[in-house]
Amino acid sequence: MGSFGVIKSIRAPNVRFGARHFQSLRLMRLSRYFMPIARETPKEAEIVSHRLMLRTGMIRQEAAGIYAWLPLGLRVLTKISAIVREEQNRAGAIEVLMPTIQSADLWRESGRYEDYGKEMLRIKDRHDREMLYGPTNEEMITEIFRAYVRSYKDLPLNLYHIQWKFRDEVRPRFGVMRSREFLMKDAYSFDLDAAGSRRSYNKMFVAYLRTFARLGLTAIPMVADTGPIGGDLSHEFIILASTGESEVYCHKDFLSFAPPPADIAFDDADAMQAVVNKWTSLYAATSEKHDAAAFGALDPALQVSARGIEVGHIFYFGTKYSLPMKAVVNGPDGKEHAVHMGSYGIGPSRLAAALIEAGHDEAGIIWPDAVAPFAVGLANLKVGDSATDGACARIYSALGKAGVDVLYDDRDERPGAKFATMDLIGLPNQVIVGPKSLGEGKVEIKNRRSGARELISVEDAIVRFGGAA
RNA sequence: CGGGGUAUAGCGCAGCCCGGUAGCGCGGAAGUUUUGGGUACUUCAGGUCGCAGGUUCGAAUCCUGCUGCCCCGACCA
Repeated sequence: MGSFGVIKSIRAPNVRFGARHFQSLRLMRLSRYFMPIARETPKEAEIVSHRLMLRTGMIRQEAAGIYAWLPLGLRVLTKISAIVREEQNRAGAIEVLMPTIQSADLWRESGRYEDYGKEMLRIKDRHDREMLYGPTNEEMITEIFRAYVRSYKDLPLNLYHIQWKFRDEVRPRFGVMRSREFLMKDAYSFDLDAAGSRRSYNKMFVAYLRTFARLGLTAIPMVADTGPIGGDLSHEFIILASTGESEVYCHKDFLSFAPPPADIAFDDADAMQAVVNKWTSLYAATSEKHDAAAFGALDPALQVSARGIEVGHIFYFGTKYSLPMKAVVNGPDGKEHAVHMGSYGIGPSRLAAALIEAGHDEAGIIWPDAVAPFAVGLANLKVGDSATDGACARIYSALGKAGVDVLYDDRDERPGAKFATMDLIGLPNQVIVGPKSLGEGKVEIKNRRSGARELISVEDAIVRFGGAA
């Protein structure tokens, strides 16, 4: 009872000072959270990321290829999106938000309403007008652009949004890895000519390298088919994972390339080109573009043949939309020019699954620090014991004040259940507070990825994870 | 869109062949026990047996139709 009061005293100030919203993003007591963990593996899940996302209560399937994101999953999705957003902004792209529902007329302008086929979900509104749930937004962004931009002086321009899309896949599968509804970041660049568009393309190329590196992933750009959108310059960014969906081939040196630094000059076209040149200088191809002879010419020790997951795709497609949709600007020559465009996609919802494919073991998920739903899992092995309750309260409060995301397992559960839960949900760091070690003034900290454990004092643990002693 | 499965408690499954009014494990609630790697036991709650027809005295079970979901392939961020 007394210990319960200690815990409550942490929450009380949050409410009193109106900081509950902020605090609740940082701190969560498991006994008050909504994290429906399943002990058994759901039968429909085939691949490991899907299984773990269902088991940890990150997502719930509502229909084939359509998922609700539950709190734990939403935290990951939000963190992924935040990193994507930061790197888009850094590269000079500007955020907008376009609707999910679009008018069929817009798509008739580009000719794609007829071409797109059954993957497009077509809807009629109450006035019998033809609408659709957007599978992508080239038409709409072109419409927005042409409504306002008249001069080459307003170029280059790159607008992006992060929005839900729908593609009525014949056979959705692998959970959010290949769902019908999915969250997508799409950037669209506008330039006066092909050379300008190439510069915009390069910036996104560099931004993507940074984005995936920050997510803890090694993503390799590979020459790609241009697909239904068309165009002649395109790269897929592929991460290597043993459970990947397709076969990929690349030069081993890619695995040790350093990503571009945060302070790289995005306005320096030469610097951008140099990065792109470096990352396209070695062999890398998906199975569709694979050249067995060229690959075979490499030193066998440098040949990497692996499974890969596509997590990003960038295209240059020139005037494919600007011509039919009349997105033109006046150039310095006084004449009208159809703008050259490119589009650049990253799927945060797919990335959540891809990150699990790339980071898990028998016990569960292993999140990279950057997107872990919480940075620290705090396990009280004996709830109700005044010593462990007090130590946990101290750690919980100190880390919360320091802005560290902490999930506090204050449930009245067996230690074994708490260890299993912590390992399953994959928080990078665990602080284990039990009567045994606390008797010597210590708590155990465990690194989820390495499995390394250490016995240190409560104050040292606080400092270790970013709090002030 | 072809091919193959499957649908019974929140989850995983048995029962169906051979019709007689539903069961097991996990999870949930209450309790005893245990207290550093999903503890053991007791009790309890929880089910329109996917939907609609049909056969039958009687259907989870047999027949017909429909739908959802999953897997393989083709397709795809």
